[in-house]
Amino acid sequence: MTDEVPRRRGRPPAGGREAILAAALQLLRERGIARVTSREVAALAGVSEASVFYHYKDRTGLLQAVFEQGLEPLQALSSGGMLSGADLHDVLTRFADTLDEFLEQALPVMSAALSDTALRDVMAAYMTAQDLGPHRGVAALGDYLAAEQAAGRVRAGVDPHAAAMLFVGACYTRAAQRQMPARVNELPPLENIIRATEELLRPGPV
Amino acid sequence: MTDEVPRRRGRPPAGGREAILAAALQLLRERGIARVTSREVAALAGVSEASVFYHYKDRTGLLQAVFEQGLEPLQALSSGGMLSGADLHDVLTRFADTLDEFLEQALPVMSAALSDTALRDVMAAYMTAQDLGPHRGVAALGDYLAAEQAAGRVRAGVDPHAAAMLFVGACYTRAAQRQMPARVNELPPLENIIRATEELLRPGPV
DNA sequence: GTCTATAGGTTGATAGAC
DNA sequence: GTCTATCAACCTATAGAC
Repeated sequence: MTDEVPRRRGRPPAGGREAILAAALQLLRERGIARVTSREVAALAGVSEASVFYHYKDRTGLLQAVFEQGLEPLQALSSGGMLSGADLHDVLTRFADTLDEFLEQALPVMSAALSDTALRDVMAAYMTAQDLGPHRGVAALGDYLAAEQAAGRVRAGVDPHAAAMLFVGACYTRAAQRQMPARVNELPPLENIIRATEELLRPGPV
Repeated sequence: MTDEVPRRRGRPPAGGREAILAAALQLLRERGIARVTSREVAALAGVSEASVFYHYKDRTGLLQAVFEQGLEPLQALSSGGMLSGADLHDVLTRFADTLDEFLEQALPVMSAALSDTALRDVMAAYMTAQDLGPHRGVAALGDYLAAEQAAGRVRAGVDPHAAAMLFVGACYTRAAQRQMPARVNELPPLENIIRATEELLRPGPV
């Protein structure tokens, strides 16, 4: 242990890389990708612009890291931990809540990549490599519904993965619309969607 | 009638405004909003940069016009012309096709507005003023399903607008995923979704 | 790893002639 | 309405000292 060296002030030098990434992600979500500039990122992170390029090489490198970090919570989704229990209403509610939470974080990141074809290609490559996308949620819920169908708790004769797609699609669309806050555009409340899905999947009197 | 004055070459001077708008929309769809710069727009439209600002005042003004033009085909959707007939399968197919076509055009425009909060506000105001959004499609299909339900051709006890939301959501999500071409991410084919929806809505044996 | 300073390029926007 | 010419602002990226 040496004497305490007076730090320059503020953030410890070691956290630079993480601070830059966090700042970039925050800027992207709060103000849009057009505002994710080296200047604003550096200012928010409390470092110099040169640090940004030192750690991430160039703007594309930084945004690639932002994409990976911003999409990381998807792992929680594909684990499918919330898909247990025999009460369809509960399962759908938990699933929708988890999906909502994820999309709230991930949708701004995903749509940001569409602002430039070069960025879109970067993100598409990452999603392909990691096998990410809405199909993960559809597959997870679809598998659950298929099992329930086999157990006789879900109406027979219905493609469980297509049914899952309907439910995931509704959640996705609601989340997407929240990104564009035109308050007039009101969609049916989540509760009605869950109830309708339940009702549609309930085994009929045979 | 005076003598024929030799035109400078190429496009007639009168079409400048429209050419600029068309070029901007094309650039936005093909390369992303980050490439919709005054320079590239002017070059593609075959006019000078100054013309862009003369006609649309500033970049925001141009993009506002692009948004309005890019979302205009929504009118076809809300008219609900494709929602007639008693064969649910046909109606769903026609509806999905129309929605797909619209989203193919409109989604790149809508997501572009998310790249910057200032632009997002401009588009949100326009969508609010014109009452645009996914809720239009949901309302149109929901009303149709409600009528079919009253006629006994759709299962009773199901919220028709919530059911419409499920179907519209699936179409929307498929279209959104097409924007991010990660080929691995495969969702159930449209036909399966239509069939499942049909099956779910079919009146059960009571 | 972090900084200051700066190069070099692109962009939005205006002035003024035609 | 359209052009050429020009600018100030901004942005990415690098060099070199510490």
